[in-house]
Amino acid sequence: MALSGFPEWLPPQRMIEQAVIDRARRVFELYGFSPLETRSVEPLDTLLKKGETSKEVYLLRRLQADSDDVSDSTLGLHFDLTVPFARYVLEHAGKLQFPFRRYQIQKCWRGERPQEGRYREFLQADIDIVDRDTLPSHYEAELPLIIADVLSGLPVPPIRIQVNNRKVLAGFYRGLGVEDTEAAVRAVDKLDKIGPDGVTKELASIGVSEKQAELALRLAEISTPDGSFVDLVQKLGVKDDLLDEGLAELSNVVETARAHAPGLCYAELKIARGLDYYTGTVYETQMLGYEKAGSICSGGRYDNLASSGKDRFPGVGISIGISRMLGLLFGQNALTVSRDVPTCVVIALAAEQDRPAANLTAAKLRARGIATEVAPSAAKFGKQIKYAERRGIPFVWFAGADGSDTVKDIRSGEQVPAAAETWLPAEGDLVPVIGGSFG
RNA sequence: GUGGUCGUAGCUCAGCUGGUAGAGCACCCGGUUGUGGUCCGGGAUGUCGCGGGUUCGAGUCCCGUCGAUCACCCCA
Repeated sequence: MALSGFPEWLPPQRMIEQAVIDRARRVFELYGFSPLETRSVEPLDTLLKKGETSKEVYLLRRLQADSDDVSDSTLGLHFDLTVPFARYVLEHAGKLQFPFRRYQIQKCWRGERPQEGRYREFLQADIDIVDRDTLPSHYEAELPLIIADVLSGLPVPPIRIQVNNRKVLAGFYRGLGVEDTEAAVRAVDKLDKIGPDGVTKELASIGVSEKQAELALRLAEISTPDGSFVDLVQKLGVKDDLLDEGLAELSNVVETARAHAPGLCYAELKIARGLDYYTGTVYETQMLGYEKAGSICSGGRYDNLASSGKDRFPGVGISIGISRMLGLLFGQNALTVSRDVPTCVVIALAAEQDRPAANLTAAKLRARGIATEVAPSAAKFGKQIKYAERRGIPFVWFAGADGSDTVKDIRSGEQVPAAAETWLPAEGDLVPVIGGSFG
């Protein structure tokens, strides 16, 4: 029985997902991130420590647990990989080298209403860099480039990473004289949905004057693929130290990206999203052609998430929402895999008593890295070929008398002499290849 | 968590105002007696998402539930 929000893919889809995981892992390690896995559960108070964030946390309880027990030590499934990581850093700080770069590819859980690309159980590929006491802001410029590296090696649509900085927003509103900057940010964030008039109304309800609202909207309209947004902001005439700090950081991120990957990053001054522990840079990522589906890769800088007493570990991180990205693309049938199974070769069986010999041949092929299975039964050869064909397996192997084996490429029909000790499939046939089509 | 739409064979869908289920593709068998894909002939297929209710009778109406999806919320 299907459970809402807990998707289960078919093997071809899982092969695609694994290819994405493999790619992410390879690239993350190429950039020097260490592998890490944290437990699936955290104490509830750890999960909720920073702000009211998610009330959608799943709790873990024993069947026999006392129903009156609502202590803070209740366990909850993590809803992202950043909060558990922050906890992990504090706990193992003595054994870690800083700055510490790690990647984590794991399931997360949120009890939200599912939709296409939104699940209750989903896979995230997360990278973070934390340092002790202070964290240079050049890391904030590095992360988008790594994400682009991962995704550009996969058959997915081109992406645009929208970057903003909470200091810009908070500083701007402060300089403007707005008291509740958080509420203002939330209101302006709805610009696309409720329009300028709607935002003005919502701002008015928290005591923002019309003049202030107008400037806030002018700020939100700013979007540039380079550092030119700084001038545009300054022309609005708002003065604030925090604002200047944010502008410098944001400019650095966008300009760095422009130098390495033009068109990848935009300074997008209306975005404010992400969990509420972010304190500076925030990222949000759209797949071109899938903008309405929301961000498939988000993150940001957090200065206060991992701190205890006088120890402070500021960090910056970003997560690829693998399940969301794939769910959206699967929904459009935009991803393909060259076969439904890993098998490259099926060894045909003329008679059941040939199975031991076939197993030997299979073992020789497998020893050289060629995925091989022996036919399920000694049916007519036509049926055995069909067995392979239905699964997209490219080759059928026929044993000949006194070692004169042949292998048939069932796509072309070409059948050639082959020896299990030496034969190799074409490079593109060795393992399933994933592909994509999108407009 | 709130509200809307949808749910018929493996897939895409048809089934008029309620009379007890169909097509195409796919699949299986045979023609082709151990080398498939074309062609021809034949064949099987469904708890009509699930559970209640109304009715002489429900795929068709009502309620609930589960699932998918959309909007809100939130966000990967």
